[in-house]
Amino acid sequence: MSKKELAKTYNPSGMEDAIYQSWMDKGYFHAKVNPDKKPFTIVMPPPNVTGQLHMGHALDNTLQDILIRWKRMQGYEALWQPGTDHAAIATEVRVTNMLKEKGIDKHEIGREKFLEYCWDWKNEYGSRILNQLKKLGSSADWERDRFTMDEGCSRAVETVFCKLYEKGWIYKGSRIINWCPKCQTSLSDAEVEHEDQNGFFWHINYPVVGEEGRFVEIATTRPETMLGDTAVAVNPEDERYQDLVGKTLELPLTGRQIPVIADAYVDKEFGTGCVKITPAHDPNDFEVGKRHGLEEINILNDDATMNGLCGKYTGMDRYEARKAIVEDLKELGLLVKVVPHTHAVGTHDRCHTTVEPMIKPQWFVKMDEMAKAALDVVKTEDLNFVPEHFDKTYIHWLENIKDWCISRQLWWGHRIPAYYCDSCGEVVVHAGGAPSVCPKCGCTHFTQDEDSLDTWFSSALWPFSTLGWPDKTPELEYFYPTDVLVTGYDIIFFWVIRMVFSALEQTGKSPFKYVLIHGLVRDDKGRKMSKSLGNGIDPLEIIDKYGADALRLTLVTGNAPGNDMRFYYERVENSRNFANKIWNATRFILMNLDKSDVPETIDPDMLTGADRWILSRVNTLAKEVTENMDKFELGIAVQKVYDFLWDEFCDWYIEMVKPRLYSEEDPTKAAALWTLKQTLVQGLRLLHPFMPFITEALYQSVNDTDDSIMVSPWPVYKEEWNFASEETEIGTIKDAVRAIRTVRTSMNVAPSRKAKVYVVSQDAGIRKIFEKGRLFFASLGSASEVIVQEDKSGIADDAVSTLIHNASIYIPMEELVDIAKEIERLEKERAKLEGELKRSNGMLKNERFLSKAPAQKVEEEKAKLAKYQKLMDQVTERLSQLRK
RNA sequence: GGAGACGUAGCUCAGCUGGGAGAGCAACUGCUUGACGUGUAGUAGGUCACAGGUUCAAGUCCUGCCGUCUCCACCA
Repeated sequence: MSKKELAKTYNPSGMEDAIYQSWMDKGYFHAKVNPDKKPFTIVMPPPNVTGQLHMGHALDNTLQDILIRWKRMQGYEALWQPGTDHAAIATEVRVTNMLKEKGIDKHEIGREKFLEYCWDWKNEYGSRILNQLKKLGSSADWERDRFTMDEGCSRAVETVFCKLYEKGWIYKGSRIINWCPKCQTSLSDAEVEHEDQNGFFWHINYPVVGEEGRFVEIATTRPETMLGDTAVAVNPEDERYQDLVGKTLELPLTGRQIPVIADAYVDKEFGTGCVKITPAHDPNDFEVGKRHGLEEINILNDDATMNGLCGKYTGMDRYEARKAIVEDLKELGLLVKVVPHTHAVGTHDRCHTTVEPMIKPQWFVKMDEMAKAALDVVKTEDLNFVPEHFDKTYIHWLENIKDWCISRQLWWGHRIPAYYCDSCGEVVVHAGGAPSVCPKCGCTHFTQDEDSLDTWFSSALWPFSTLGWPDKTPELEYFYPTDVLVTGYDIIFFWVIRMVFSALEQTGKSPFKYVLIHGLVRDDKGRKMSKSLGNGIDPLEIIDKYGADALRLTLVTGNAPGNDMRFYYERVENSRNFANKIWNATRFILMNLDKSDVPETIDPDMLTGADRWILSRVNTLAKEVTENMDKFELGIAVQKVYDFLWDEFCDWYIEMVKPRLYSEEDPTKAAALWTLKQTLVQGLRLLHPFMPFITEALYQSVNDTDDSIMVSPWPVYKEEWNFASEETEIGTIKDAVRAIRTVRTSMNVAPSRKAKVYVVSQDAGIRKIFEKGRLFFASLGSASEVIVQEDKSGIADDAVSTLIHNASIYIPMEELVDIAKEIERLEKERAKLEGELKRSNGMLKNERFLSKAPAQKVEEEKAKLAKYQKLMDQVTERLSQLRK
């Protein structure tokens, strides 16, 4: 008797947590340096500490867990390195809001106190998302859990910062950057999204000094910035304005005078061909200003209100000021016209506030050299994208990369390790706290830079900082570089690229060999799941209702790398149904195992054709699944396991074997039981990476053991279990069974009624196969009697109903219930055959086909033609009989 | 403006290196046979967007075209 009993229906709730706990207890997730094994490493994209599990995480981590579990079973020392990200701005905003609700102002309590609240927040919510990942079945090495702001990662950050600074690749400079007026911090280019917005083109006249009544007409989408204009530019080749260059204009509303300059940046064709230049508030104008030595006049406060230089507009919000300025220009008669115009506006990707270009002293990473190195690894294939075409996105971004603005005016994050000498102002970049003495003046008092680092600066180091870098730890030596990175295409720019160039620079190696890109999980209408739409589906609810296995299967089936997918409840139900199916198959096998003993090993001679067939199939399956896993085609891999278990194993093999199991004296009963168990176990192993919980439960039940499937060996293709002839044989028999079923339905033979079946063929080989298949016809085709006969005439003499494999399968006349229906069916068959004959004949008359196609193909076609011809004769004959 | 992806059964999508058009769901017709109705047997439904080309042979490769979507981009 089996110790492990299975419930009548599959019910994942409760079961999954217990199984997960047992894995944890046994320490199976923990990977150690092991010289006897090859390492396989994946670093988990660290979720935000304050985050909540969403479908994107569920998909991302399911894929990773599949790969890790698979490699672990293959005998690799598989490390899945987990951890969380401090998520600088996201967390800071949440903590700030939380404090605001309590009536606490961030700036009143100050930096240190604020950081205490942040850490409290992190400690309270930091493990929440990790626990949610556990519900999913993630087999990450939790003992190695890391945090981007823990001691080791912070040390890595400071080390990298110092090294790059010494190299001159990190510098501080006053440059134009993206400023979020709401979050009050600088942003990198990657954090700015461009949205098309409907706006206007305001055409404004600037009077030419000294020439009464002459104006230069400029066009702008942002009139308020004119207060910061320091020139008007025209194209040097523009004939219209040749004489203007060098002249002076009066800037309306300010009384300032600004020059007209010539710069090739101006497009003659666009607008009026005259561009107002505002170096302090536009990246292009900034460049123009640099070229012409123009003054940079900042007219905005950090919150995007007009600053003290704006006269009567001081204190107004930028949009209020815009209105007021347009009104005033209109009154002065300087507003020429207003034209509707849509243009791209930069917004902050987190809060969607319109970003304001501003000149601010910020820290930058020089990108040219490191970008070059990152481009090379793709070319040398040390780094490969799956699917491949994503390398184009990667290359394009790197080829157009600008220096990376890494400083943020935030408190939560790694504070920039730059110190300013209190007496002489010397900048000292120093890891591990303030330097002791100023190298310039000997002073011992320093003030640290107030800014912190872009959150991606630390996550860029994740693949090696988590393994102990900058120390040369055994883990780093053994597990690094990692094998695969699994992530969505939406963070190639933010994260993947930055990891690659950081790793190349610091470790000299690409951080991973493959980047497996997946798409977005969308709702059933194809929309992005988002908080604002409220169309998000909570993975935890799905797990509660259908189980983690069902969720995982849903996420991975039919999902090709890089493609988005839609989430349907129907698909989850189907996954759950599959779980129930294999649950019950196992239950059925267990019931039979309970009744009799199964030998540990089997005498190969005792195996029947059906046994050898299914064993061969599961053997081949192992090969196919492995091949697809190797190519990261996880969707195809799991589809194959699914089809095998449901269709071949459950619907065919188990049904084939039932008569043997129910018989007391069948000598092959033990072989059947052995094969059932053997095949099931192999199938469960192949399924385990995808559906870890249920496979574990079933594996332990059928083996009556506490040993875990997750550390059992991955099935390997073995030539001695390849039975090609049985595969063809059973294939033929399956076709015959289907044929009988079809005949029965079309003849309206009641399912309860056993029918007499004739198999007639000229082919002795086929007759032999059908002799062997007798039993299956009886049980699977509800045949009362099966008669296999030699077909001497070439045409069956009775009700020819279906024709397959050079044989006629029929149920005699007396079983016929509806002759009209039979005629109708045969007419259809005849039409089909006519088509086939036409096609086959055509091909065989095609000289080019005959001369150029492989000989084997031609032979096959000839055989087909002969077969069709013969079948046609039979159908015709039969029809004429029936019509009588 | 540049780049990429997609367009296959009513719906959602597979189809890898060219040779048989597929799955799930939905629909229709049956089935209380001793694992499972979260099941089972069967049926119907497609000019593989369109037009050319390469090839003995194209959903599969090439070109063009129509449509959908995404990403990147400083046109004031």
